[in-house]
Amino acid sequence: MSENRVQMVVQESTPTLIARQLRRLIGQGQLAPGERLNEVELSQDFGVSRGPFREAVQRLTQQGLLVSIRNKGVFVVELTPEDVRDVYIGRTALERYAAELIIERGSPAEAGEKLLEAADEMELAGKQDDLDALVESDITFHSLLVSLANSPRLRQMHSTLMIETRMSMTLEAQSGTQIFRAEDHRDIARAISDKDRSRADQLLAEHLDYSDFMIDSAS
Amino acid sequence: MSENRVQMVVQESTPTLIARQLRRLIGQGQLAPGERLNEVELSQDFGVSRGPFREAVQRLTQQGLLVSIRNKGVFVVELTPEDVRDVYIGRTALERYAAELIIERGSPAEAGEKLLEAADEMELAGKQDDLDALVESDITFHSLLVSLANSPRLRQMHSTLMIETRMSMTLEAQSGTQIFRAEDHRDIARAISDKDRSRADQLLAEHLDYSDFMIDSAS
DNA sequence: CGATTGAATACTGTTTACAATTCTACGGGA
DNA sequence: TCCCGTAGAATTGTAAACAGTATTCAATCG
Repeated sequence: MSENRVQMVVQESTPTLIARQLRRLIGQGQLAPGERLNEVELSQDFGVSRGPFREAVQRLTQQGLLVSIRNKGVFVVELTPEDVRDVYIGRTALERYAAELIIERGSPAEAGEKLLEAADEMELAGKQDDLDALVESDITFHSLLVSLANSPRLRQMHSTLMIETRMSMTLEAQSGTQIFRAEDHRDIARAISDKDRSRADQLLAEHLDYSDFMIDSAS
Repeated sequence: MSENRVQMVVQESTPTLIARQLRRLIGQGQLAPGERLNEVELSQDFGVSRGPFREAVQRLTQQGLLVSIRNKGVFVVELTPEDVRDVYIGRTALERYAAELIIERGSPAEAGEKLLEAADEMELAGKQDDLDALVESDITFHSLLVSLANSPRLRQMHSTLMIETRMSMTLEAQSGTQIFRAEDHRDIARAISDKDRSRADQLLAEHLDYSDFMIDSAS
């Protein structure tokens, strides 16, 4: 047996690579909600045939980012207000427990440090009125929070929800109804540093309470 | 436009149907952990060509139930003790918040009723020493709990975790280290009926604490 | 006898071809 | 003018063919 000096090449599958790009396109709104994905056109763009492309599509369909209608095609999901509410429900479940895990089984001091940095970044974006950076840093903060809990499944589930969050933010950006609260992030980071579980829990619950910051566009 | 008296026929895609069967096979252990899925063989069993089958495989891969290694094939995931711990972390996040949602925004009385029935079923299976029924009723209880929270995303995320739970239980069944606590379920149901949020929360946390009931098979 | 090379085989990854369905646009008729 | 109905095009769903990689096993060499 040869020694461990070389690293095994990890070859990601073509569908995985395509799926990643599709997620990015959807998250950034370059594939708009409701839009149909033309298989021949897109697969040509990616430089592959329809087979691998269709396999990638199945991955996003499983995630709920695409919706497939038989013989009609696949469409970028259109998030209803109900859906957005549900996304925040999912995030609340995951992020609150992530904070608890960090405090009780992780490294709350280090974690709080990193989270504060992320909060600073958001504050900066806010002062510069950079909406894109604001969205990005908001997502970064929450993703970091979950990552710091060190649970692959929490992170995986959360990542899908964050793509949907980004989608809903892109929508809101058009109507200018976005709300960011950088101070919240700072408070959350501090509560984690302080190992104050119930405070972190409550802050996150409030921060993610959809009804709290959405003047519902009634259906 | 015609009236709403008829229901649109929902034609599920072939990959969806195949994926569902594969999940069942994996959950029941008929596709064993670590086993390689032979594309030609299995697609013939399903009566389709490799294309639709491969698309189905991508769905399970996205869920983490299959692991793909390039040019080697796809394998049923092998859950390490670490993985099982992580599954329970995920479940804890989801189920605790599900209970909270039921109590604070749902119908705790009705929910408690249904959960009690499910707990009874498990008690019965326990008295009859029916291990399969015990596993099944355990999963039914927890799935019901999440379903009653009325959140599609909570339910979807949870369903994947429950397949993994079933896998780990099938493993444990061989070593006879399974532990079921029917009384826990009854207590949880009652706490929900009583709208006692903090008690339901704590009971679920304890019930799902992996370290609590697993004498770790050290790595 | 053990290790190694190489051909044959089996399987996965991808492309291409075919079938079936849906969409579009044009034309006829009331 | 409006409403169908139909022919053609476009698109999806499926199957088959092709290409490349890994596995197996026997033969060869040290």
